[in-house]
Amino acid sequence: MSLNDWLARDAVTVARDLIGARLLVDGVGGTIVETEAYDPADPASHSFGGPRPRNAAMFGPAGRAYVYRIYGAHWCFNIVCDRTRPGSAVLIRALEPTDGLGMMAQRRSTHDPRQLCSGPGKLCQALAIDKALDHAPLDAPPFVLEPGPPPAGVVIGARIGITKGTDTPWRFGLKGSPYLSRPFRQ
DNA sequence: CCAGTGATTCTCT
DNA sequence: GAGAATCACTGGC
Repeated sequence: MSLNDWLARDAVTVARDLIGARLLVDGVGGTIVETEAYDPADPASHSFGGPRPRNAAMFGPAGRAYVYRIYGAHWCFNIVCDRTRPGSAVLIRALEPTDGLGMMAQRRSTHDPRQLCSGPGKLCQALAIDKALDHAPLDAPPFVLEPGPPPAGVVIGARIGITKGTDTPWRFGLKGSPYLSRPFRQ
């Protein structure tokens, strides 16, 4: 099964299965510990309401990046999936940093490993992800994306920072990880 | 808790 | 085109 076929499944499944995967950009990155799923029928999703200039990547092929700017200050990185439901993607919210710690520390102006990639904007800064990588394929440089072994435990909860779709439990996290953007409620 | 930040999109003309 | 609202966040109180 190719990476693109693996990513082409539905957003919720991919979001769950990405926990424990390895993500690098130019050799800098780590293990994915937190994700959220979005799909075109979901009022919280950028793809809700159809294609727009900003969200064009969400309606393109599976296995590409969707990168957008938020609050005029930060980048957010998504992986486009489900080719049967265009507009499906998974937001990568946090990593456990493993590779290129020095580079990340420099970009983030902190050496605290818990502060390097514990949020969608933070990890984009640490990995130098910006608009230039919108639409970029995940199976080619500068990206490396490798699914990992099934994690010991995955916790599930409501997504963060949205005002619609707040009852949809499409946030996934590595159980007990100290690198989450925020704790999961019990 | 809350201010900063500016692109994006919507709703009128 | 102009004006306004919204925003999948972060860092500093």
